[in-house]
Amino acid sequence: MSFKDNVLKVVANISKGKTLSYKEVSCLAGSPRAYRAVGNILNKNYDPKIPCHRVIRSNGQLGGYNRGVVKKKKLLKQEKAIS
DNA sequence: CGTATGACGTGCA
DNA sequence: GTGCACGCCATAC
Repeated sequence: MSFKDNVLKVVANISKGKTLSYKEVSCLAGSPRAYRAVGNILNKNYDPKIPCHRVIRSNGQLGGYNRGVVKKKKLLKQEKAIS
């Protein structure tokens, strides 16, 4: 069980319509200082079961998305996660 | 093992 | 509120 797998698991546990910041995810993953690694891991390793689009920045920004930030924004809007 | 990279975060000007 | 620079951790090569 690597930090990577832990992060993926945490992200997969995010409820629909709920958004968590990279820092929150890293904290739940077990390393509150690894928010850097969280983004890196999601960017390189993402699974179709991982709602990585629900992971946003602490400042409220969407951050980025493998399939395109537009898609992420759209998804969050559909889930009412953002305005 | 050492270096380079990254979807970040915080601090300061 | 905006822009720049530094620091942080884990992964991949």
